[in-house]
Amino acid sequence: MIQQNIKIAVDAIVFGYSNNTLNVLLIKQKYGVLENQWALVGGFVKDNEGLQDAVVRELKEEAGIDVDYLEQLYTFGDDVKRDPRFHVVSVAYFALVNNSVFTLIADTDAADARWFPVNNLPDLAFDHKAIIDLSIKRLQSKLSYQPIGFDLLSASFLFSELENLYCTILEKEIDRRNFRKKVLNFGFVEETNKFAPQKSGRPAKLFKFNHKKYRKLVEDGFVFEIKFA
Amino acid sequence: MIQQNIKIAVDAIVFGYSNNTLNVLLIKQKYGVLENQWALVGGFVKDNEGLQDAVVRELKEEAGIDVDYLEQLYTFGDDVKRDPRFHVVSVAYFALVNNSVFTLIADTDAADARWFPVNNLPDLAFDHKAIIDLSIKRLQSKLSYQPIGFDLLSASFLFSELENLYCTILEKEIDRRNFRKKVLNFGFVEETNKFAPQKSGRPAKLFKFNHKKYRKLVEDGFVFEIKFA
DNA sequence: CCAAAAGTGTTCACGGTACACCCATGC
DNA sequence: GCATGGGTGTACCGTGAACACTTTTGG
Repeated sequence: MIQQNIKIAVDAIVFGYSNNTLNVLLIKQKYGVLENQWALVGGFVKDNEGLQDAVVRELKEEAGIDVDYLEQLYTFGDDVKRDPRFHVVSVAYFALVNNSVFTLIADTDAADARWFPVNNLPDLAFDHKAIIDLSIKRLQSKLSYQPIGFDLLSASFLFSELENLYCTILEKEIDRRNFRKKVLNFGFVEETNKFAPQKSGRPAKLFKFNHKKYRKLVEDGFVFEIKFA
Repeated sequence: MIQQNIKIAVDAIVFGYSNNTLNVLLIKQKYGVLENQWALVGGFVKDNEGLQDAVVRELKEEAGIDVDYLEQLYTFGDDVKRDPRFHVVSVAYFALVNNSVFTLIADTDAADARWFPVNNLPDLAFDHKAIIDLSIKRLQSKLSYQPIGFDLLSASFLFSELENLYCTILEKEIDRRNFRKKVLNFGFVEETNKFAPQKSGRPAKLFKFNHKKYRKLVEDGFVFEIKFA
């Protein structure tokens, strides 16, 4: 059997969107090496545990949440000193939670959990800042060719919320009329007959994302893409 | 220090293109567990060795080559029994070699190395078949939005070779006139004043990919994209 | 002169972009 | 009645798609 002194960890970059702001979930562990240091949710993989299972477990243990979208991002292991204690390779996962989960983050036995706006992050452990930067790029590019924006909103949402989400994350201005036209033309964003009262101004229709319709369209060769000038 | 009995390996999926065929590099080790079994180039990461360094080393040791393009593909570790001996997580890398390297593959001390057409693969070790399938998908999609096709050709190439490469890998028919128009419009594919004699028919101009020009265009906001009906 | 592959322009349709005014509500 | 955000249609332009004949060489 091979001798090897490398440890495998997983880390999760969890994004949440609220009040026109993109946030990342960070934790401060209550004991251990990372005491008093903000870091991504994560930890070592257990023997006989799958990678994704490990992420799901850590998310539950350290932040008490289930996420709406989870995919592997990148494996960090070119710098053998990224963890100063010993050689650790970390498989980073990219996760999204919708608005209702966003409000539910609570401290757990293991850690204090808090949302931080992506443009106002505290100092972070290890190379976690670089990992977050990469995730943001991934989020930006995915937004253009996969309908993941909906995973950051509530089950029903206002068109203006969707539009603002795209504006905020992509840091672009978008023509409201063209955006609406394009999104509704897809056919999988449907209006409900409910309205949301506004602080001021005309009440707005609530819309929802029809997952079934989306999947059917994709089977029939539809390719999601949304671009801006 | 954490107790953990998981090993980290790297695997490389190396593509080469020749005679209108996409090939993958496979090896058959001369000793060890994988004797008489075709497999991807790969092996365990050494203590204090970076992941990418490990891939580069294995490529040299087992196939005697340097590649032209290398990027991380995916980390396989959800199935804890993917290697029946013990728990192994494998970081897979996607690599391309140009036509001149293609011809140079030779057996090394460690292994017999051979190219196999992707649609005529032998039985493979572990989950290597699934890894190759994923790589092919990645190659197909990358081809559309990154100029990596050039890494599979010689430094100078015929337009028809480029065109055939796209046709073969994407399994599509392409209009020659539109393809040529589009590619030349980019501005980074330049004709040389050399000609290649054909077996039959009119001699063809050789073209080359101007890396500097491409990089400059990208800096100025150019986004590569090439699609077909 | 025939076979084989290289080289070349034009027309049409669709989708993207730009752009400004009316509507419903709360105060 | 006014401030605030919601909701809507049209005209233009550029890019992508379809499509067929001429050129150069070798045998």
